Amino acid sequence: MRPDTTRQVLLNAAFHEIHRKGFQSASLTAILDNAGVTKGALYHYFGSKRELGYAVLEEVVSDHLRTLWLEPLAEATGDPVSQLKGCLIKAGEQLNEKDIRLGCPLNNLAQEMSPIDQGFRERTDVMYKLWLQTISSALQNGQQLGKVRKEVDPGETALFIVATLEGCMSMAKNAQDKAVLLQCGKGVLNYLDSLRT
Amino acid sequence: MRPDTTRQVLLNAAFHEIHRKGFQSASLTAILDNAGVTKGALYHYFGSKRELGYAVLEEVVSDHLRTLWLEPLAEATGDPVSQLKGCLIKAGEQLNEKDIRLGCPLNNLAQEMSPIDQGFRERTDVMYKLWLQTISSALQNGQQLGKVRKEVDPGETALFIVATLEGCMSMAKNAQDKAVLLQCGKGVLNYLDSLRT
DNA sequence: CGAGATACATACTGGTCGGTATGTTCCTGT
DNA sequence: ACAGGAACATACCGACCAGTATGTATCTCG
Repeated sequence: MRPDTTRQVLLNAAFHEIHRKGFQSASLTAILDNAGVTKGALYHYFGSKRELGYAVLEEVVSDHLRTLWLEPLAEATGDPVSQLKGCLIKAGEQLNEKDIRLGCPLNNLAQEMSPIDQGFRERTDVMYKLWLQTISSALQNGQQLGKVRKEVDPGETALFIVATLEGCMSMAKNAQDKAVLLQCGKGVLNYLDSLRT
Repeated sequence: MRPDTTRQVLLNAAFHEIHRKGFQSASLTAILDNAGVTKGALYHYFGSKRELGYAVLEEVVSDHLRTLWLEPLAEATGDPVSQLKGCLIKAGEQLNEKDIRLGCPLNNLAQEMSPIDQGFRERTDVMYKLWLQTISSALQNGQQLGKVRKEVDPGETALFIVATLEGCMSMAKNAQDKAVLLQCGKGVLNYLDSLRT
């Protein structure tokens, strides 16, 4: 097997195991079994379980964030509300029942680890700040182009939007019901429309 | 020590340990040390770690929910928006920095355990449904009394409110910053006002 | 062609975990 | 007074865990 392939296989297996069980309860043995490699390989590429977790955040999870939210919002169409609604709908469509039961990988890790591990907290914090910053900039841009109401505080609104998104995912995860996600998502869509001029 | 006292001490110690570490990573030994009793006492009152966790949810966490949200909303003042804002402000005031770092106990347990343990899921689900139902009824009552806009769908709105609340707590927990909670809470307060006639 | 480095595999270790078996004290009902 | 159960305490168990030490095959470079 090619070296970087093994590393990637390990990262993917780790991502799924962590997504299912959480970081602390994720079993290295289970990750190894799923990846089809042995402990020697793992500790060849990662110094510890924690470093593996950091790498999952920095490489796998941040990729998801980028493709789902950051890149679509970076296109300067000038209508951030439509862009945000598009992201939301697309994200909702591609989530199956299992994904909903497992919840948002970023939120899961942030909730579990931020109070007990500074390294995780710094990394999730960077990602959230990027997310917020991207939405905030898009809203600001929309204001300059007259698409978004001037009274809207971009930073505050971005925070509220991300909070509601994570909240919707949480409620749907606990209810284990996609209908809850859709109903809650409707609330977000209405709120987004209220930002329009 | 009185029998029911020991049980209560165990429940409190378990609640705090679970709040800090999550259920799966909560150490029975740590709980025992904090409670000042031994393993014999614990297994005299609870059949397993899991049953202890269930009891924490049903007795400790549900008490918090009741006193903070359910009972204040049950008073039929006829103005649910003011009631909700009052609950939110009161809840925000009594949270110190440590509470914010640890997050909402109900949400923590729901997020961690609902995908991997049906018993936890059922119990958190009951509590969320109670919460949603109480808010929904209050909104409906407010509509009949002309305090809340008729177009508001009580159930959908209750879901959106709870989602945003949990989302705000999540964002503040990850940021480890009460300012984030307050800023996010402002967004919720604005939204609540938008429900008024 | 050899030497070191890379890329793993296997076997093992100390520690922690939830859970149990057994012992002891005290209290209560008869 | 004494029998039985409630309310613990102590000691121990097997399972699993992250991490390590060591071995080995392949590949690269001089």
